[in-house]
Amino acid sequence: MHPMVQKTDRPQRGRPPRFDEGDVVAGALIAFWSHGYEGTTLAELERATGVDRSTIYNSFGGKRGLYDRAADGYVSGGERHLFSPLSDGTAGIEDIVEYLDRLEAIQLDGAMPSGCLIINDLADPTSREMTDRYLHDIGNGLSNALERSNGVDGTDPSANAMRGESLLAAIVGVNLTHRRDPPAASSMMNGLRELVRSWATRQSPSV
Amino acid sequence: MHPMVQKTDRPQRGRPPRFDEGDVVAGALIAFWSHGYEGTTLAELERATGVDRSTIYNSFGGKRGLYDRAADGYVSGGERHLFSPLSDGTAGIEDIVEYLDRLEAIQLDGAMPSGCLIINDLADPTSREMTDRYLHDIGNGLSNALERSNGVDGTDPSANAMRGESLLAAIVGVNLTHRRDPPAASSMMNGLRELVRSWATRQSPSV
DNA sequence: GTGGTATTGCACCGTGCAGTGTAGAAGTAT
DNA sequence: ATACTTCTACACTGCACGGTGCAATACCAC
Repeated sequence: MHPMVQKTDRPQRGRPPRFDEGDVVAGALIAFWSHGYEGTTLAELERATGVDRSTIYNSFGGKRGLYDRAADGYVSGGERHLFSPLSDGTAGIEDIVEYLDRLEAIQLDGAMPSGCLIINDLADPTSREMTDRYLHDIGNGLSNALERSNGVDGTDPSANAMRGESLLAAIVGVNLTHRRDPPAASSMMNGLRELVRSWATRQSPSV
Repeated sequence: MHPMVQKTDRPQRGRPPRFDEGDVVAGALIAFWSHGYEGTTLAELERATGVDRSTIYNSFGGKRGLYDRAADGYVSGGERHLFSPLSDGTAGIEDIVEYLDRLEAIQLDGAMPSGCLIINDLADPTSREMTDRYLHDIGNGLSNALERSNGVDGTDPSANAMRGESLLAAIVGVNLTHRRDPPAASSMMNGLRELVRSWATRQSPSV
């Protein structure tokens, strides 16, 4: 159905594409990331990808197909690096701090749009499945990091659940706030980082 | 400009309105609360208010005017009760817990739409001003409650800022999650409540 | 009743949108 | 060169939306 399947095995027939597949998907990612799925018009996609809408429909499965490819790349690409402290770390609480640091670094990088592609579109019901999986992964990563920290930092194991849930809520909140009001999101992120660090000490923070 | 100014001082002239002003605004509130400003169509507003679009434009300042009136009523009505523990409370940390309880009670009340009208539309730039004021008020209320608790609960004053910012982020996250996935929001709320309660004890939760 | 005024219902307009149809351009294989 | 295949540009369709115009209506004051 989509002509792009099995493009490289046969010698080559017909007119070769003028577009670079990676460039098109990368351009679309920026657009979707900036304005969300519904908020991105075909005209904007044409501008961002340098390709006509007919090409989007003939070679990328239309607006939806292009979004899925962009989101896939987003999750399995940059987001994997972002996640690595949670998935591969061994430092417990500090893994979470590192995750927060990377999250903020992405947000402060002016070359990329605000917030997180997936969380920005949290309310969009058409991406429900992907969003569920994404949030579930973050929650799991946080839980694992909290469990790794049990005891070693003076951390209380019984508090893992409440901390994980609260953190997940706060991370969603920070992401969505960043799109609207970056300085406010920065304050939130600082508070959050401090809070997480405070979990690594057995006594109440200072008093 | 809007005919509704000064309606009751002169005896009455012309055809009397068939609609009840309060009913129209109340119906519109449900619609906007459910689908957001942009997501609510005029057709949906006609259905929810029982009034023709011409009436909406002739008597309520159009879609925007109706939204503003609905949002005003929302903030100064139900939301004031929700806020009272933060604005009028004296119990410190427990005031915050009470606020969270009320927030959850609203969310669990099936008669009302999910989440918070204002926060649901967080991303909408046309309501920027109102949203800023609203979030600012919540932040202030949380700060005040945290300051009230200084010392009396064993609470550490120097931790107020990080706790206030983290809470605000988490509350935004919970509200937006509730629209998408109520059970997940419930888990978050439970975690959050426990976390806040743990701030009232000098020692680390249990260990 | 008559005149004046505000509300109502309905048709309508322009716009912006996602998606399609098609004619021609740009290549390859023989 | 010719046939064949794929890609591209552009015009176009159908639709949903916010908003307006207008004739009909319902009420009041006199």
